[in-house]
Amino acid sequence: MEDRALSCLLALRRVLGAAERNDRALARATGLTTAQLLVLRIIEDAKEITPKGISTRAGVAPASATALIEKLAQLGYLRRRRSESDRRKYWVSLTEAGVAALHSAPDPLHQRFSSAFDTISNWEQAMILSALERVAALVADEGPDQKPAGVGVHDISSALSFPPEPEPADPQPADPVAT
Amino acid sequence: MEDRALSCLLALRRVLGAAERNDRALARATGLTTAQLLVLRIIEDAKEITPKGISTRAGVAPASATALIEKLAQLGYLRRRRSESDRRKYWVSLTEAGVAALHSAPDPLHQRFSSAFDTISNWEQAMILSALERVAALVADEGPDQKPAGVGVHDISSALSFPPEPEPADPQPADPVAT
DNA sequence: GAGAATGTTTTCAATAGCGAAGTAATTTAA
DNA sequence: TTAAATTACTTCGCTATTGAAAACATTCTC
Repeated sequence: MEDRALSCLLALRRVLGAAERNDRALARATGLTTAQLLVLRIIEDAKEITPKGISTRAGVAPASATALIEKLAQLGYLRRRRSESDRRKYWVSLTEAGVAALHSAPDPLHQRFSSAFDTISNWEQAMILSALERVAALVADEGPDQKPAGVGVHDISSALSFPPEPEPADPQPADPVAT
Repeated sequence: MEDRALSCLLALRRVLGAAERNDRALARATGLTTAQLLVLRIIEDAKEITPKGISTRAGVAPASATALIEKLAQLGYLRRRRSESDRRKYWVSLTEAGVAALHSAPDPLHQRFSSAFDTISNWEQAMILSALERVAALVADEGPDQKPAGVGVHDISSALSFPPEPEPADPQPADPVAT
């Protein structure tokens, strides 16, 4: 049994390594890392979101969110505007370029995984998803800095689909966050 | 379906994050990272092994193996001796201190995972292991720098159990690798 | 209101890991 | 034997990520 757990850990480690390598390959090819791509995807899905929100959804530390946003902003992929109602935070949204980059930059790992994933039987897909969610719950300690908003066995599927921010909307596209 | 693949990737990412966080926590607590612990475990299992071997087993780049070995050597956890038959390489083995460190430094993630893993039913353990191996194979591109010696669906379980190095044995504990 | 507690973002220093290039030893080929 | 190719390991420069603490803004409490 212990042996099986160790095997799981080793498999995990291998997957982890592949993901890291994939990151570098992607970065070399497109100038975007997996994490950056994930952030773009999150922003697109949310239309507008705060650094905190990104940090939470992407499962990275706030400090990392800052770095990611900064990088993507430098590339001209996103725009920030200070919140009117709470001047501590600001809203991030995609630019045209950001949308284009997101849709034109395929993630090799996702590609490889997705296409390979498509070739396996339906029940096995379900099994794998279930197992991964189970493992995620097993190893979940806490968020990188904050709680992952409730790590249940089946909450992963909602990670990228959340309500349109229960916020006062904070409309006017003004105050572009002086850098 | 695409949705399911994405869910898998997100779960993976969460697991990955947990592993990373775990690494830091472990490092703070014991002064050893998960990778270092893994290396110790690999060495213990092999009795004696080369940097290349470590790199391959642990799934890290040769450069990383060098760094890991150097660090562990500084801590006095392992000993190196140049190979007699091939003076490019050298053999690494655990010191008393290394064995002690390995056995006294529990890995929180492994602990958490293992104990949680033990509580779930037998068939589910099997399912998870199978799924992880499947995923590992799915995302496997190549080794970090070299081939992982054949990434089949069921080769993970053998990652830590391999024959005692089909090598000329290279006996005398001499030539401690002048640093 | 003043002050404390809380929340959001950033800055900073540190670290693991990697690829590429370099060095040295071995093997292969001619 | 000598040259070329291969293999093992190391050095170097770089990136992503993090935790801790700083810098502000907001909210709560009295």
